[in-house]
Amino acid sequence: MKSAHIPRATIQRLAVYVQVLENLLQEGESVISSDGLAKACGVNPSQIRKDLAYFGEFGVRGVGYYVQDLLTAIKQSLGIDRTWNVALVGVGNLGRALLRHGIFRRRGFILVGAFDCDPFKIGEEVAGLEVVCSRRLKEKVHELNIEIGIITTPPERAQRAANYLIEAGVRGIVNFAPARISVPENVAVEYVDLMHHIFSVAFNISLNQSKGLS
Amino acid sequence: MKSAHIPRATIQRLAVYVQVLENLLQEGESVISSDGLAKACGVNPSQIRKDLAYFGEFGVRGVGYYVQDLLTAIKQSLGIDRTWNVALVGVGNLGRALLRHGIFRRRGFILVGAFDCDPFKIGEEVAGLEVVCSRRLKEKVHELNIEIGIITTPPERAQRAANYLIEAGVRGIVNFAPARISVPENVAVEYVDLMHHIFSVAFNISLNQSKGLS
DNA sequence: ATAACATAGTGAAATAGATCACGAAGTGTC
DNA sequence: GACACTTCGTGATCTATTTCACTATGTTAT
Repeated sequence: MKSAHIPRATIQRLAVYVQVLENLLQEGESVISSDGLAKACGVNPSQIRKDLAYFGEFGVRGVGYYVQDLLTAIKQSLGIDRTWNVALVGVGNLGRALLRHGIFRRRGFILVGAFDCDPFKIGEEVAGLEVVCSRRLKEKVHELNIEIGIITTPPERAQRAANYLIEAGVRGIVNFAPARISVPENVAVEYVDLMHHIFSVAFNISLNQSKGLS
Repeated sequence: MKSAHIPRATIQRLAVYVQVLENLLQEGESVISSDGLAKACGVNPSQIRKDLAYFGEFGVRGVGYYVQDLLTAIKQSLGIDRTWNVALVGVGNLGRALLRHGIFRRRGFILVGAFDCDPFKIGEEVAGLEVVCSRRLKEKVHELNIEIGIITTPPERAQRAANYLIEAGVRGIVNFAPARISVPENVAVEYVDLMHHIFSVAFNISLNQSKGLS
């Protein structure tokens, strides 16, 4: 198929498939059918086949998908079969946690710069990185070949952080600050809202209750 | 309208509205139109009106919405106009960060219990909570009136953690572990995947590139 | 009090996304 | 090598969500 427009929901699901496939690989599984993968992911098997069809044909009829091959194919499709250099702006509570937590590095997203505008933080060393003034982003982004920015500032400073990043030529932003930011069309933004998930659970509990489901 | 089935996407947007409205309140705004709110949230104004219509009529025609009133109304609709007691299972890197980070508490989700199955961690104190053996969840959930569980174990232990929580009578789970879990219908689950957002950004950057958007 | 204007609420239309159902293409057995 | 069986890929269909366009209801100015 190799179609043009790919639903946002498909991208999200691909990330889930990666997760599940990696766990399957860990368990020593080498082949899986769309049906099996669907059960493991909690989605419809056609959904999986259609999602994959956006990017190519990765399965073998009568057999299924080779786990390793599919994993490689999806990673390639998502653009995560390489490493990305990442800048983090806002060395607060959350920022420090992310800098220290190896989770991003393990997946190929390498935090190579830490920035803040607080003079007390500048110069400090966190997780092997020297905190640099946000104003110097442009210079550093070029020097370190940074393509993605992570914002972990308080909400009122998120837009300013975004502006620095955009001006520096970053092409994608992951925003952990609880505020919307505006960016030009050619910059990709994703919002991470830790609260919304727990809100959703609270809502569904209230809902289940009113439906009388125990 | 006060309709029955509410799209999942609507719930997500309501969380965004809460975020934006709180920032507006901070800035001293007292009234906002669906149009203004839409711009601030990056969505269509009809979308906002329709989302709100699922829960009631909160606006004043010719005027807009009173920020404080709308905020209260949405929080009530989502079930976050109260506090919830929460158990955290898996006192690893991420678990500790969440226990220490005040973000959940500030929004009314109070971490009242920390659990782990590692004997070396049991008895340790983190953020004022004693780490308790996961086997004792049932007892503690009743004692502390816990309704929601957060899973921050490694992926291979996520299902076990979920089982303990379910058996203990928890009615909602937020799963930070990179693994799918299966739960009965009357338990609400949300998956938090920190990677999927950055994957999405990477994908969109690759996409923009191939579209020739600078 | 009336006219001019602004904005929420909502049924209808359009769009997007998910599922179904079947043809195509492979495997394995006798 | 023919036949039975499995599972993918995909057009057609169905369902859900978003957007539009209009009506209802309120405010403000004269």
